[in-house]
Amino acid sequence: MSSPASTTLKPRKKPTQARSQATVDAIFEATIQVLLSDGLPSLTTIRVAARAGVSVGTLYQYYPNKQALLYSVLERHLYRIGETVEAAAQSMHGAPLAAMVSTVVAAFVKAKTERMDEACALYNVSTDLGTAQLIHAVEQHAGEVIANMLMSASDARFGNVELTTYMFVAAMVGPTRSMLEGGVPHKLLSALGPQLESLCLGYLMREALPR
Amino acid sequence: MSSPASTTLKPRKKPTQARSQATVDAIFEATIQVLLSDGLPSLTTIRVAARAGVSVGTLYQYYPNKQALLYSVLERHLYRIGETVEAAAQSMHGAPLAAMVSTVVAAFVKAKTERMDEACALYNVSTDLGTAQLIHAVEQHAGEVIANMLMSASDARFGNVELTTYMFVAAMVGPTRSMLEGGVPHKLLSALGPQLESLCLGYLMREALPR
Amino acid sequence: MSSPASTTLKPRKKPTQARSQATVDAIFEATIQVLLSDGLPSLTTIRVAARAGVSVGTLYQYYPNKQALLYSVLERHLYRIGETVEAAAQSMHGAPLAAMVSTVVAAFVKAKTERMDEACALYNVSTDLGTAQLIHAVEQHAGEVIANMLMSASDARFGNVELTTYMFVAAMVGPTRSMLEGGVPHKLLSALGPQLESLCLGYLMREALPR
Amino acid sequence: MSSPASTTLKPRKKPTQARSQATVDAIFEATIQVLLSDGLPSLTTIRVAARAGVSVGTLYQYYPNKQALLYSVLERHLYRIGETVEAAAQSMHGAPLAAMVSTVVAAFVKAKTERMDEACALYNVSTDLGTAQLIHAVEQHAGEVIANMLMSASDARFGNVELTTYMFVAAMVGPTRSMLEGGVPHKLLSALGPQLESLCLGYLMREALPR
DNA sequence: CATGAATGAGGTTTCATTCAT
DNA sequence: TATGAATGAAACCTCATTCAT
Repeated sequence: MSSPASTTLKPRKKPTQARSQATVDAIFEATIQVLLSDGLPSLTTIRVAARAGVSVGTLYQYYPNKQALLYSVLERHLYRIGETVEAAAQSMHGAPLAAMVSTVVAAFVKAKTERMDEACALYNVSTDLGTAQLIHAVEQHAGEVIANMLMSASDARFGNVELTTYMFVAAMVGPTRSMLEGGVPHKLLSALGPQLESLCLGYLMREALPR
Repeated sequence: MSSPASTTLKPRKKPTQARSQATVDAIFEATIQVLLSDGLPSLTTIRVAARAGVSVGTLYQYYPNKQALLYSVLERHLYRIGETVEAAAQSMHGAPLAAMVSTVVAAFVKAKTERMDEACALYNVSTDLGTAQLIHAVEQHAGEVIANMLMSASDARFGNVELTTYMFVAAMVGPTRSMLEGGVPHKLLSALGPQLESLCLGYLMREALPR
Repeated sequence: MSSPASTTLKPRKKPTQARSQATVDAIFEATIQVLLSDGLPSLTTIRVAARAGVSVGTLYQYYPNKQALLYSVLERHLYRIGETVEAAAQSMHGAPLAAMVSTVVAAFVKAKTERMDEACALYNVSTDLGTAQLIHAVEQHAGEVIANMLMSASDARFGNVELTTYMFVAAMVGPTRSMLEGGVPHKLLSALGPQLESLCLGYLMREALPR
Repeated sequence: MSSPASTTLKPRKKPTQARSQATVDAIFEATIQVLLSDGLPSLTTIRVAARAGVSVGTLYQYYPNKQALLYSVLERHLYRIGETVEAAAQSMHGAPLAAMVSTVVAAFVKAKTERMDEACALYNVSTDLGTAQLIHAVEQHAGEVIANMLMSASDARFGNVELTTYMFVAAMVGPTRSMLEGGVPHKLLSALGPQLESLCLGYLMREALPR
């Protein structure tokens, strides 16, 4: 995809009617299914439409182009994860560091594994620049919320909150991606939560200054 | 995913003449350049050949198909990183944990940032199964070497070396990927080394049992 | 020979709309025209599509590949000839040998010369195995019908009906092919019917045992 | 058809040296082998050269293009068959009809089955016009010899020798081709000679006028 | 609004042929 | 002369997108 600045990536219309919403959902589901069963290179608009039980024409009523479709699907996924993590972070305002890490990591892992297929399917969609910005935006936002949380820790202070937050998030995201992409050895998957907690907490405690 | 097992991914001929070797190198370099400047979706065999200053036909004398070309480029990159890290790990046999982490992380970061363009360009090439296997194989091998190193630590023992190694590697690879893919804010990049060391060491010390 | 069993030779969709049927017919006709005017080696999908007044894409909506297109055209031709000959053979059940030969040969020659262009165009399409099987199947079926006819002759019996039938059919098909392929001297063409009759009858009478 | 008048179909040089002759023979053999094992569509100049144990460049020293190579191979095959049949025909000058047929048919069948692989491989090479002319020329020449023979029959006269000869030849060639192309049921193959004799003799006796 | 037939640019790949070594 | 690397025109085929019905 060239990703020209001209073509819009936003959905064409906000579906207000019930039937429309059902169609959009069907297309959404179909996209993920095709992604999972056939892979990104084999994801064609016709195939998605067929799996959704509609015609290509209909698909193009809701998305101006294929990019927009993928963008939209990725967006929804990232927002869901982001919201979950942000909610967890906000709920731990003022708590001790260990509790923060425990709760946030748990929320992240739960969100990712609950929608594991979605997550797997979407990892390789980052192909384009528009998408890179999207990811950046979501991380940015979640980053702010988490930074606020860290700054409010009852038992720790941080010298460079921005940097520390970045690493904290990366420490959650990175290994999770490795596991999901790498066809998860399964016995490792169940260990992901505690391990991630240990990883993040170990790091944060090293970086923490006494309050 | 598709990925037919039939289509070979191995290069077509070992170039014997001097001219051939130059051609192969040019194609190799061109692939990375195109990947960097145009991205994977815009990487076409014609474009690569043009950038290399040869014709498509020539490209196909050395690689049976586009996949094989990408596979080959990725393979070389992964091997280089893998070798570097493994060498570092072997050199620290019997050392204390902190020294191990410091050395291995430094080696990894150095290798990745030295070939930063290559690394960036190749992250999104994992499109298909053949590639997934390759990554797995390299990780497998490096994992064994690192596990051996960890088991030899003079000041620590680990309950589940396999799992710990996996997380250790993921903790290095994941955040690095995030940074390189995310267009690196640069001031963060210089912090990567120490941060990664802190992340890994914090984790490993939590997991370590007294010896 | 190559001929992978995987690639389907069957048309892609049964056209339901009126427009579609017209398109399919146009492609069909175009194939024969191109075959006639340019020959098999110059028959490209683009050329066929252009002659049919459609785009390549359209052609590929109905045929999964070039082979399938040729297969389809050949199939229709063979079926037509086959049906004609079989009908003639069945109508002569129980008749005397000379009448049988006269009728069947006449039917065959009529069918071939009526669609002479098609016949000429298609002789050299037997390039691959899928096609060979098709030809075999048609010959097989027609052979059975003809064998039945011969066995019912009122004035003759045959020792080895299978062999005799084979030769009978080959005696019709072979010289006809020679003539059509050889750019027919025209004055010979009009003689084909009687000559073929003489050839076949001469043979069958020699092979016949008294009843 | 393609066959541009400009490109010569004649071999480039008459090889006079022994080594050259060996090379030409090797290329010749290789062409037939490739034709048999891979089929015409997969016959490439490189493959032929490789099978012959030489380089493409060498192949092009002896044949100006691929057409010329195929032409040459077909030519040699046809000449061999032609010579055999003509010799047989000439040897039967003045003999009775039955003896003529018996001898000529036997010679033809022997020649074809002795070089059966060659024959099979070459049937589908008639693709081009230049080739059609070649076939015509050979048939023409053999036809004259056979016509002369028929006219000299001690026990028969023919009203239209030209036509009769044409049918006689076609009656030999056609069924033989059918058998060889059709993957020969083998038990039929051994019957080919007598059957062909019966076919031709039956025809010729019907066409013969008393002398 | 929905459909799906049609489009055609563009991608991958092959292979006859040339020519510097 | 022999070699085989290089060429590039041209083939096959796909698929995002449009638009008449």
